[in-house]
Amino acid sequence: MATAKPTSSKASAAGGDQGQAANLRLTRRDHARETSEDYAEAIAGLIAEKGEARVVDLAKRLGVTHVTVNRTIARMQKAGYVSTQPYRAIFLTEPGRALAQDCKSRHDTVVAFLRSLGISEQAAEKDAEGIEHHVSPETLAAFKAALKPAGRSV
Amino acid sequence: MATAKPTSSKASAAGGDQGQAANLRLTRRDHARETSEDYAEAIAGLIAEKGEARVVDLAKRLGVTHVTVNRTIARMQKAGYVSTQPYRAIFLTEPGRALAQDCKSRHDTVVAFLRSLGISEQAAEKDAEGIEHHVSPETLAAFKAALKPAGRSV
DNA sequence: TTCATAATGTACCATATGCTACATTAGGTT
DNA sequence: AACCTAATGTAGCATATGGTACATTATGAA
Ligand SMILES: [Mn+2]
Ligand SMILES: [Mn+2]
Ligand SMILES: [Mn+2]
Ligand SMILES: [Mn+2]
Repeated sequence: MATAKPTSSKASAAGGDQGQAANLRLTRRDHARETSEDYAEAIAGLIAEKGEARVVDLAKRLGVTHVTVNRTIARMQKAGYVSTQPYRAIFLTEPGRALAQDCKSRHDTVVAFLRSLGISEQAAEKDAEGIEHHVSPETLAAFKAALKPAGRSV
Repeated sequence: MATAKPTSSKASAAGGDQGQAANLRLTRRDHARETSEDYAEAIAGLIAEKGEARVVDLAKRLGVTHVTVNRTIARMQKAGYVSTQPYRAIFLTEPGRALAQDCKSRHDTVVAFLRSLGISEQAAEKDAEGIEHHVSPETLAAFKAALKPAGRSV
């Protein structure tokens, strides 16, 4: 009876486990990008603020040890997001810059949106740090749309 | 010059790296709970729907293999969230039930809030799967508040 | 130029989370 | 009762991410 089920109309409602499993898979994929996104954003920020991004500064900003930064940077270099040489500063490649910009844009939008709901700056910044990696283009657009008419009441 | 900086007034704005590092640490802590939360919610759902939660059903719903489910359940049992015996079904302990309820409540609120912004059911369910683990009590309250007066226009 | 120190790198360890392949068990069928 | 199959468990592998301890390098001060 539960064998050959015809493609149901409401995928996520009737699909049951399939839809839920797909969503969780996508969320896990988002998490896989999360580290690179936060690092790229931090590197871009350091370059903008101090002229260059050093391992120590990244470690301070990211709240991890320099060892963790080192290994992650190695992964990101292999992935083509950064370029660096032993004992030198860390640079973003073109894809890396794009990742950083995209992530910062999302970050700022999420923060602005939460703030517009009356959420405190502390909570908004903290929650955004996680939420920013889970907003689809559709949701991001909705956040931006909700922000536009923010000066007046409907 | 950047050595002995007096405690700045606006912690997150002037605190610079310290605040950012703290936020990222909190987000990593959220991620550590994420797996248990999703599992607890899935177990509660299966018990409600089918009377019991079996490893195979969890694997299907979570989109992973039964091996991964097994190991995670072992961790959750050690943590006191579930109780199970070899070849038997999986039960939620009292803390496990609380975790499941709390998570489902958050999940539903996030989905409802996103839907209220005009986001599609598919996108709302998908994004909520990630966002649900990153909403502070303050943000959750704001979402609920924004939902209450949803029937009429302001 | 030498040297002290901070920055960087490396070796090794731990946990969480995925997987495939194979072993074992439970439960219904014959 | 014997057996087949699905469910469950286990061994072993991989990657990502976090750490401590120690080695090496770069750099400014003396
Ligand atoms: Mn982040
Ligand atoms: Mn960010
Ligand atoms: Mn989730
Ligand atoms: Mn997340």
